[in-house]
Amino acid sequence: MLHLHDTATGRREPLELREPGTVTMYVCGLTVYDVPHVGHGRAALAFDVLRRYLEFTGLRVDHVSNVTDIDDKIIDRAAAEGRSEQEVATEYEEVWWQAVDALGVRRPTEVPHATGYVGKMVALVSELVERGAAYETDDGVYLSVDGVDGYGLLAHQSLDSLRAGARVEVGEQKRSPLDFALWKKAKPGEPTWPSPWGPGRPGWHTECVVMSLELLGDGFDLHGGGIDLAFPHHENERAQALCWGRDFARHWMHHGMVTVEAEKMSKSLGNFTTLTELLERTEGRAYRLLVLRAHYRSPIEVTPATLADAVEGLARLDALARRFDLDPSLSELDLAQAREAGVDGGALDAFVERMDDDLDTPEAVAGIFELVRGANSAADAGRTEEARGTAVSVAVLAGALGLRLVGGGPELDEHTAVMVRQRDEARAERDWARADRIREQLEAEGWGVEDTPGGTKLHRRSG
RNA sequence: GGCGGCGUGGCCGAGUGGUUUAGGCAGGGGCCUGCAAAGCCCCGUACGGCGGUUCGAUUCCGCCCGCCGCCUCCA
Repeated sequence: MLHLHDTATGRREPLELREPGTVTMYVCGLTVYDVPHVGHGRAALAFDVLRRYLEFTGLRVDHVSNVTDIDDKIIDRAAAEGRSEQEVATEYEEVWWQAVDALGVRRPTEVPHATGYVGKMVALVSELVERGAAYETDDGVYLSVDGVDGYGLLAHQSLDSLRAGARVEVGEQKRSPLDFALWKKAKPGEPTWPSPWGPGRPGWHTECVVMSLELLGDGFDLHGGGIDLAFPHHENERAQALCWGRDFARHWMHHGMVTVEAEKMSKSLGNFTTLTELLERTEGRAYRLLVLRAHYRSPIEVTPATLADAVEGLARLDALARRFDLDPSLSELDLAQAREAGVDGGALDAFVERMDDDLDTPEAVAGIFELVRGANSAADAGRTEEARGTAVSVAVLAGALGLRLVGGGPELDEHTAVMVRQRDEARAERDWARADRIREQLEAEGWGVEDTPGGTKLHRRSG
């Protein structure tokens, strides 16, 4: 059984499900006001790895991830560019899904948009006001944090120490600096929805609590996001659920941040690197491998050097797939199918043990690379059958982590195919000078060239 | 100031109270190869500093230094 580090308890906990066989998880998606950065990519990968592993072990996963399509930043951008909020949101959401696809991330089973749930949000805020948990001010409706049982659970801080660190804005009518907006009354020119408190729009924390409970129901299994969301975002979602009298998430999972040159990636720091840019230069699988080689809760460095490192590691896996001509469909097998197909049980068990231990992908990846060496060694020693079996387990396990291995030769255009033929002729005639000349030209055109018993084989060198 | 976390060999990055090593990348040597590529074998003896506990600590405890995240929007 999978154990995960739970942010609420600070300990590794078994993932006990509300309903055996099905995992219900809500992952905070993003606000679509700009192109995504590499940190968003890691977030998508972190939960994709979780989901794939759960599905690999035979569970069904209801994976809900929202898109926040109304927000200050979207409004600002729309105003600055003279277009509608919806145009801005639609444009960047599209960019996002392109990046998600390029990373090989399975799309969520459901993608609620905040603007589609405003009515339900208004209902929640009304209820919270009625219950006396929330109050109205000149600029909105706020939740009173003081009465909330266990507020600070996810921050691991007491109400007092949180209050001590809170920054207070001038002119606020909040009863406590920690109170947060459930509803924001509209300023001129902003998009609005009607409410008992006049036209306005929902607060961010209200969006997620409404959508998660609406789509997954009380006591859903897992709520996740980046560690920077634990407080105040998730804390405040939980606070609302509590005041609302609903059972909220059973488990909390948060992944670590991406840093660039040891600083958190962020626009304000100016070290912003877009995911789109990364995916233009490097294939998504390499970024996935980079992410997998660190634990999901550790910070990772994304730099040209760490990416290049991952590219080389990936090349080693692909070389194995070429050597054994591994079928791409192997990476789609789940655990039961793999056992049925006769994949080495020891390798599968070791993988499951590592992954069950808080998704220990670094160890799992290390294990896969050990299998790579094992397969190559066995093949070198002429133990063909053993080698093939080990190579197959590499493909299956890498696939379980979302890494599809690229084996079989690519489609060659006529020009390239002719060169390959000419090189094989030259080699057959032992005309090494000519063979080498052709090889150099192929390499200059971005091909990796390998001589095999079957003649010249090409593969794309990615970088 | 409060809370959480980190500091491992050239780089990335796991892990562990002591016996034989994570893994990858880069580098050196060798084998294979017409030469390469791919692959295999061998090589680095690392755990921020100072104390403490211990027969023994990189691993536990304390302090210090440095770094990161959160306490404000943020994956």
